Amino acid sequence: MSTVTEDHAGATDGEAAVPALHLRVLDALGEAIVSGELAPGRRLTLDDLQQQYNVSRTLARDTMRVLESMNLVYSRRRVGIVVQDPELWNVFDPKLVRWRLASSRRAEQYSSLTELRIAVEPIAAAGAARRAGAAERRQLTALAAELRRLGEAGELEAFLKADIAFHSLLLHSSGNEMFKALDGMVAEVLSSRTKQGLMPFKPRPEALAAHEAVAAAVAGGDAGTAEAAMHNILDEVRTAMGLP
Amino acid sequence: MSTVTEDHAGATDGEAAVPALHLRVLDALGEAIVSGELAPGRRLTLDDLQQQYNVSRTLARDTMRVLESMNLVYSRRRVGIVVQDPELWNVFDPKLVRWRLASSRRAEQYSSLTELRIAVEPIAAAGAARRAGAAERRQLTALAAELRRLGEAGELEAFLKADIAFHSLLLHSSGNEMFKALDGMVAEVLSSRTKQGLMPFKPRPEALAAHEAVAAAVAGGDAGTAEAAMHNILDEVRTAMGLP
DNA sequence: TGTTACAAAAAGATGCTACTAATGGCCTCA
DNA sequence: TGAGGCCATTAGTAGCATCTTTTTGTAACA
Repeated sequence: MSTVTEDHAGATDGEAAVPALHLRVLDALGEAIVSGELAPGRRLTLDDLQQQYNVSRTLARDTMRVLESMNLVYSRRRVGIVVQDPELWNVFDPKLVRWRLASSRRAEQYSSLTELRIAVEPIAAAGAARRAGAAERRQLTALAAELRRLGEAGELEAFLKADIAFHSLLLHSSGNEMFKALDGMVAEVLSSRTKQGLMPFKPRPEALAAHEAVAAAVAGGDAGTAEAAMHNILDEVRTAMGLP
Repeated sequence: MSTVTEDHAGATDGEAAVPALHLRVLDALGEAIVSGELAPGRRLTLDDLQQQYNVSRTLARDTMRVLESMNLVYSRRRVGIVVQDPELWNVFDPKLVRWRLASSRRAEQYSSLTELRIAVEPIAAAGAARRAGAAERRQLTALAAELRRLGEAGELEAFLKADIAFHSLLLHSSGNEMFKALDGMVAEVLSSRTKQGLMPFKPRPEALAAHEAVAAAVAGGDAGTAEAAMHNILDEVRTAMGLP
């Protein structure tokens, strides 16, 4: 019965705990669908899943149910499990985003996410200017200052971390729980931008100034200015990514 | 064993097909969590679910897995199933949105969704101006004209339908699959606005003109104008909803 | 007496197998 | 062309073995 014993199971700190079997099957199937390996309309049966991943019917069912709840597949009697048209997928599900970022269609997913950022972040900045708490306003200002320090020092790694913290805090301060839920995706986009070398070696001074402007406007409760300043940040992102 | 036989099972047209059992359990549990009836931190066991909803262990598990994939709960050995903090919920999952709209926190969900519309739709309009197909551009213009006709005639019901079609088509023409996925939510917000009587008896002429302006700008491929015109539409929505 | 250390027990999810019931697609036949 | 029947395949039930983590009990120790 295989009794996995995943080799690297020696993680002393319980850190890299082996993910539960059903999650591994879920990821494998999700990635297969998202990558197009299992094309829309493709029909599977639970038996197929059992054999393909060598798991019990229970796990095959579990996986199928989760995939169904994400609208990646639907399941009907006598037919089996059918891969849905991508139009119907719950593309906001973080798992799906992760799979798409791991697939060959990575670039598409990135540009969608970037466009989403361009839409959401200015409004989130305006919301933060109206609704952020005192501590959040202070922290945002501090982060903007740190961004300048790290940026001028050329410490890209630390800069990225602070940048993620800045944008994430802003989304969280917006008071809109749907915006908050986008923090992981923004972090993903930001770190990929650095990793892919799309980031200048030193952040442009305009970008640093724009972050400070956002922080100042939020701190001062000036929603319009915060929105405009965030727009400036994203304009730079847009051009850096070659979007129109 | 209750053998439900849902009374109204006589739906000749197969129209009101009784939803599958696991979906009913899922909805019931989801609503209980979202409404706060099952508060964050609350611990359940599969046995509890089996008894509470009188279903087998398999169904209890299925439901739990789906809820877990939405981050509404997590499940750990020896602990049970624990309701997650709302901060961690996948608030973009349409099921969750539906449950929240059905709960007493409806108003909160509406204002979040409206703010999301305010963020996304102008950028979607700009995207449509750049990327829409010829047929979509034509259809959008036609819908704007129909909106004027229906609006001036005071046919609110038909107006709502056309309005939903307009905004939905725009999102679909944007070429961003994440924007497309928001069509259901926009439809929900629009129809609720009409149902709640938040809509003027006759749409304001400015609104009609703004829709025409969006359609014209998209048809003409003028992204900036499309974005600005969509902004005008949403400014009206914003004030109608009493948002800042 | 109070505190740490370790072993045993228990609770509850994880995962498996094996079954019955229902249903919808497809084929046959009139 | 429509009705009826077959059967593949999910929907749903039942029960069991296993594995993990928490709790608890007990002993050693300060």
